[in-house]
Amino acid sequence: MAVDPPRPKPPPLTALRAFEAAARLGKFSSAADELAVTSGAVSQQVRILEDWAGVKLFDRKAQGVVLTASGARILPLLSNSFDTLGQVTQVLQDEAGRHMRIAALPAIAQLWLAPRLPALRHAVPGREVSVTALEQPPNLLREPFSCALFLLPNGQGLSLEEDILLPVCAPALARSLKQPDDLLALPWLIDTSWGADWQTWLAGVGLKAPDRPKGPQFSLYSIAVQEALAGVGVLMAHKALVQRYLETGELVAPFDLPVKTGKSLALLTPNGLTRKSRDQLAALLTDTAIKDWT
Amino acid sequence: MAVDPPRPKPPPLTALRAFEAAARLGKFSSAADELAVTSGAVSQQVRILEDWAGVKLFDRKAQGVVLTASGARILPLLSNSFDTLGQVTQVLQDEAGRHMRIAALPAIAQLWLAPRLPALRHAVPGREVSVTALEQPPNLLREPFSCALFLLPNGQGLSLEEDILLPVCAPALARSLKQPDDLLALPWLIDTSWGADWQTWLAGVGLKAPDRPKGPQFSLYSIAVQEALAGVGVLMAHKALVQRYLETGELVAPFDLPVKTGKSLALLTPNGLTRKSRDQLAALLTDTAIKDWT
DNA sequence: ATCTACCCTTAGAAAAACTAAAGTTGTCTA
DNA sequence: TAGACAACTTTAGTTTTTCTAAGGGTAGAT
Repeated sequence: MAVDPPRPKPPPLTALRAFEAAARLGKFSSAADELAVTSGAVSQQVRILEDWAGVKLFDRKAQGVVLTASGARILPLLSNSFDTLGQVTQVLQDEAGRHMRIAALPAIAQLWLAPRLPALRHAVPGREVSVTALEQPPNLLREPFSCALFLLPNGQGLSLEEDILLPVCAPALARSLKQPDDLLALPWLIDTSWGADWQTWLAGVGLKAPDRPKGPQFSLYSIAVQEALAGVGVLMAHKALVQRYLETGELVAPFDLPVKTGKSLALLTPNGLTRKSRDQLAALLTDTAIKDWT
Repeated sequence: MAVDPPRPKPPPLTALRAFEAAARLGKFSSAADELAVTSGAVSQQVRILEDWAGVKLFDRKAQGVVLTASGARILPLLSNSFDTLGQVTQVLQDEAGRHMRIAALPAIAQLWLAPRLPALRHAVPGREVSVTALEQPPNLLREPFSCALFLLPNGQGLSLEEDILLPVCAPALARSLKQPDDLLALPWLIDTSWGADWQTWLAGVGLKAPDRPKGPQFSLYSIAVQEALAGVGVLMAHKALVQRYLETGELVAPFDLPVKTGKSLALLTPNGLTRKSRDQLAALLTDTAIKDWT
């Protein structure tokens, strides 16, 4: 009998993380997204964990995977564990105190946040401010962001500005518009991920929507804004995002018919942050007060 | 501004594990032991974590390392997290249900457990029983052992047998011994990690210890036992470990002067185990009852 | 009948982790 | 006051792990 024998191998941590994500999200592909790897990698990691444990954790079906009983049993423990690990990350970020990481919807990052960055940088001297554009709000329990800016249903997060839809266009184009119906005849600038905006607005002002929206489509809202500036067509604007063009007159709203969407441009912050510093941060972003922030 | 930008890297899990062990144990070298790697590896991992976080976690002194305030702040969270991860391991082991892993002191493994293994294997058919010899009891919250057998101060774990010291030797040698004093003249068989046994016993029976123990030293207790069987000298026996040789008469105790050490051969089990199955396991090992065990 | 949205597998490439050995630095010892 | 010691660090090179890319398979949807 060996005296310094092989000890049982510790659990493969990466595999646990991959499994946790896959189990929580229900799909290997979503987990792969979250972890920023390919789905093949997730598939392998899950298999590694299964081999290590000697237990099947997922049943593979052609249309997806479903957790086995064993898998379901360990998921809560694992999630708990990785949440706590996320806390560690938060604390460390805080200790380091050098970075201020902001996550935001691409459109918000470019149209709303970018103009405010100089003031923000000025308000937190010595801290590097970085912006990450994401389609979905990150899990702030897990990921080391200082805050996140997204368009969320009212009540979620701290509302900074209500989301209001309003058709806008270049001043030259506006001169041809006499009544709201005239909008139907112009090209619509449509953002693919906000395709329902026109319908929402038309319904809100009581106009009948044509069967199909017509006009150029853009996967980036800010490109649609550029096109609107160039006079290509009418953009269904989220007011908060085009405010500054309305102020400079580069864009105009031919009709004063705002429609609320029930959402807001909202600020999300990690749990660890005090209410006070969250409010400070909000004030900073909305320009109502600019002073030092920790 | 990139749309699918570099997200902040997730924390390096291996580095977190290394740091947790180092911080908990206070030494890189101990952490290295626990993780079964070299201390250089721990040193590197800690540095990786520090670089990732941008925070110093240890102050390096020539005589060792001390946690910084930042390090101390994250340690509880981390320990918590890895404890939970340990639970996961336990559950998975349990689900797999194929292994019964026993950790034991080498001497206990060889002298006490080995003879009981056939009965144990018979009692848990279909489960593979494996034995790992360790100098120190493992952390059962973390490591996937089903149970552990160590010599522990009374009160720790479930006591199976009290630890009793008693000098023993081969029958031939015993014939030359008339009184306890005669022991001082014979070669002593000494286990290096239990070097104090002779002193403990001599003090217990009221004899004066010679300045220095004399006799061959062994790093493995079981080798000392072999030598005793061969008649090389007198062994200070832990009664539980040589019981069977006393029963067969291969070894004899020339004087009936047992001395209690205040320790016991004790059974440690993971927290998750019910009291009932722990007692069953204990019964199984002490031969008082052998039935199926889960 | 073809798409599409899943997941799997494999080979090879890239990255991470580890070891071994030599180096550094205070402390303790003779 | 030199030497031994017990820590940790560093570095080069090796081993192991993890990832990607590309090709496949299956069932449900169009």
